[in-house]
Amino acid sequence: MSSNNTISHEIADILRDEILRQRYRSGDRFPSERDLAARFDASRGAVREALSQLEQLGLIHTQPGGARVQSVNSASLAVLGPLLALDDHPDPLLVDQFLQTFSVLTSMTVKNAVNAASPEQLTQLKQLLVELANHSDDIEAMQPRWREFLEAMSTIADNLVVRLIRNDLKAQFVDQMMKRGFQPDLKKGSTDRLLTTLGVSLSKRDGELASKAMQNYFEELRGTVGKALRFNSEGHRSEQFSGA
Amino acid sequence: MSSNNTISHEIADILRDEILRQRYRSGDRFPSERDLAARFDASRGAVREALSQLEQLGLIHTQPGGARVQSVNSASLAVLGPLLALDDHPDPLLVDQFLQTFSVLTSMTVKNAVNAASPEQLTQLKQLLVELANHSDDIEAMQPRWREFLEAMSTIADNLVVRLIRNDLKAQFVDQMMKRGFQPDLKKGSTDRLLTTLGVSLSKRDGELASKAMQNYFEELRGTVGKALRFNSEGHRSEQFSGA
DNA sequence: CTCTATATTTGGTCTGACCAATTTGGTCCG
DNA sequence: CGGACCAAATTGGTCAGACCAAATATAGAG
Repeated sequence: MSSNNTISHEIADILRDEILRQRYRSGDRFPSERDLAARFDASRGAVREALSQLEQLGLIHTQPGGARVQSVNSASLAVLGPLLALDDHPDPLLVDQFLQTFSVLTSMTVKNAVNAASPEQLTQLKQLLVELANHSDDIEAMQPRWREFLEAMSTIADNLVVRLIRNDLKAQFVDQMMKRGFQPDLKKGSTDRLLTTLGVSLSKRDGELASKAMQNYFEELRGTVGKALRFNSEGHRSEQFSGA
Repeated sequence: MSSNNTISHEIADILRDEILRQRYRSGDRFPSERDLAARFDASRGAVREALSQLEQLGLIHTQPGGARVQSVNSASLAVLGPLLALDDHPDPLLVDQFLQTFSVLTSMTVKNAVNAASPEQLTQLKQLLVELANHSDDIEAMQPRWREFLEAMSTIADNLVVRLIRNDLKAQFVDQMMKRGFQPDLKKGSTDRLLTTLGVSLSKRDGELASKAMQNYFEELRGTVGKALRFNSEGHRSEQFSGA
């Protein structure tokens, strides 16, 4: 997935997945660079660059004398994508957790955006809403417009922290779902209701209302997505990530 | 700060800060590895490992032919810490954004934890609350107990996504604040009220109530922290991060 | 069995080299 | 003069072999 078709990235991807699959226990010694170089038939330099990436992900900790594997719980957010991509069917629990998290962050963004938007930005948002409503029949066509709408919201809200988080989450999750051709089969009514309420909230400049609408929408989304995932996933992972 | 006293980490730190200080514009060519090696009087291998880290942070994008600088807006969450540590006085706006984000995530965690806790976990939480109340006079002493309490909540809520986010945020922010010896000068009444309400919510198993209490607390915290920061910060940054 | 001194392993760095893709610069043609 | 095209220089990606210092493992002494 994130492989840049360079050897070092390939090695990093493989080792990352091995760690995420709990092939090494937390605290275990990691194979030496020379061993890994031999295993992948690569130079030590390439292996070192791969390990450098793993360290940045918080998956290993290197020290003179040897590297050690760290707990997934203490890893960086950037492992989320690979974690979801491990199996053919994403872990329903993890997906639900993602949606819930994405929900509160998006709701917060929407609230702040509606409250802080300038008059011009308000009309821009309304314009985007109209665009969305015009395509409310074609989910395919709505996708990029949703993206644009949320991007505008994000820009207006101007919260760099949330923006960075959503960067990671979106890049690692939404794209994952897209790639799998996953289509949340939401009732058209829900979407229409959301669009209407968002329009009202824009007119009234009621951030709270917009936030609530967004939350409700995500709530329904969680329901349908959860149902869909549990349906077409027989062999689902259920590993335990415990302890700090 | 995050320097592992290795040359490659040092180089990465320096270059990271230069990018975060907008010394290169987004899209600019980044100096070649050979130039950087000459500049830092290091080997190309060390420079490459540094660049590997920067790429993982989403700050640069390397390709045969040359590396290019990327927008801070599209960077990884892991740049937050360094971003806050750039100046002597942290950017009040950024701090506020952080607190707001941390607030919604923590509220969500608390809500889920209270709703999902087992009887034993409930008593454990109550026990921790009593601990906190017993030390409500000494902020220093409360710190580790707060940490323990929130850690317990996090474990009970068992949302890996939030956990990963909070990992990054906490590691990069809370520790920053601690290092600066920053003490949020909250009125004792606020803390006491929070503790009381949390206790009630535990007894009633009312996650919503706990969540609201947490939100209110953070709201007050944002106010006082904002005031304190604006007070002792004359030369504050106010750069613009615009565009995607 | 414990503790210490030695040998080995391991990460961190350097040098120098080669390849392939990109970029750059100049040349030629319209 | 301007645009298309080609060759040379630049740049990232990789490899091999070497050295050092810190950490670990091992053997020996008590």
